[in-house]
Amino acid sequence: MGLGNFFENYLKQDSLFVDKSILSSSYMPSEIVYRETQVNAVANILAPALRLERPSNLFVYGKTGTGKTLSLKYVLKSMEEIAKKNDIKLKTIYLNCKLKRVADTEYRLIAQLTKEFGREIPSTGLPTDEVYNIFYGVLDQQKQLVLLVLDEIDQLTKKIGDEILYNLTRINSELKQSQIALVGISNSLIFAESLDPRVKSSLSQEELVFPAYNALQIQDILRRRANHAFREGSVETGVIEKCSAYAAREHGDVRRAIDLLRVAGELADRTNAKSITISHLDEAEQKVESDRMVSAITDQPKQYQAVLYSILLVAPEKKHFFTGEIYDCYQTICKKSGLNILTQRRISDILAELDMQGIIHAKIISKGRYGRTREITINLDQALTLKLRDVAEQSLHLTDNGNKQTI
DNA sequence: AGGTATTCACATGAAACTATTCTCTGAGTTAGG
DNA sequence: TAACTCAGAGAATAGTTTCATGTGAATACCTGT
Repeated sequence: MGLGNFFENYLKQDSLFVDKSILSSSYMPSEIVYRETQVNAVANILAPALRLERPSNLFVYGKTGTGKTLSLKYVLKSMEEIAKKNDIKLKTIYLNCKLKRVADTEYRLIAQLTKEFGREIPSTGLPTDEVYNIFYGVLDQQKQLVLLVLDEIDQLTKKIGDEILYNLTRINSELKQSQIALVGISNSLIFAESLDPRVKSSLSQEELVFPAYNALQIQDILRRRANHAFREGSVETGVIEKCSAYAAREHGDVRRAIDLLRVAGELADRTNAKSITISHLDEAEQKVESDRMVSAITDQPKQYQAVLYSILLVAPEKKHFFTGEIYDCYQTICKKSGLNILTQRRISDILAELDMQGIIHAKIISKGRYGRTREITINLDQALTLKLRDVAEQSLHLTDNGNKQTI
């Protein structure tokens, strides 16, 4: 009665999925629908690169899940293929600036870029301008054209300012043989406004906005993917419709819709169902929502978790509560878990940030004679609250062991 | 009754402090010539 | 000898505290009727 049997069964069991990777976020479809105009525009702008002429720098905006990254990667891929076939010295680099420890400081970004050209740079020990010099060196070794795509560029400038972008846009004048063109991708529509005007004008020589998909488009995209990902007839009618309606409501984010569909499929699979039903979808929606909250909590720093935990403790008792109550609760929690207690001033800021992140709702009200404070609410059902409380508890008690501070 | 003053319970700002992370320099090490 | 590596010093940064000031309306306190 070993595990062998279980695995045997597992293998024999026919899954609803034919190819699950089609529903993963890194999947590259063979054609991109509803983004033809954008893809063409990008291709048009970047095409001169194939003649080794420097294309204009490009700036791409659009909310999450509107196909920016996918379209850009698609264009890059086909350009690379052409370049390879015709022996054109074209180098494309795609970098996601959000990746921690890879491209989130100036030094690391340049080091990473240099690495793309096959030259390692020590992770520390060199002055930044030295790193720049090395980078210029490898870049200029041969005549080539470089397309540099910086995804989530807003994250980069948020962290380290726009100086680095200024440097990058100026690289061309330093180079003798090579040329470099920049493509910036940003989720935030107002991002460019916050840039230094010089950077802005040189970076956004061309701009392109990716609008959100509407419900019908999401539906079609989902259907195309589902057709290839699942066995025929394993998705009941109405599921795709509901799934896309849900995503359209949440600002047209296709990625979320695809995720949702995949989770629904997994749930159906697990219960050996013959097809995916609406109820699987509902269940998936709950699970996704719950997972989102769970990771929202676990991704927070410890102090934030402590604050959230206090909120979760107080939450079931009343509909809304105030900063002071949370702070009292927070203090006892800190004592229990060995965390050092931050001042109320800081907690006030933390609460404001949690509000920004959409994890809690807080609005400032005046209770007249009885002061002025944040009125905090969270709308979670009982089960989820308890679960989240558990999660936070786990996460906080872990600090108990590993915490070196003694009080 | 109507008007103004007070007061609460924090919010919000600015400056100062601190611990951590980055950047840089120079010494030491290695490898190639 | 040039190139590389590394440790440690100093600079930059993020997170936090301290001090100071601001806020909106319920309530307390007047004031003249």
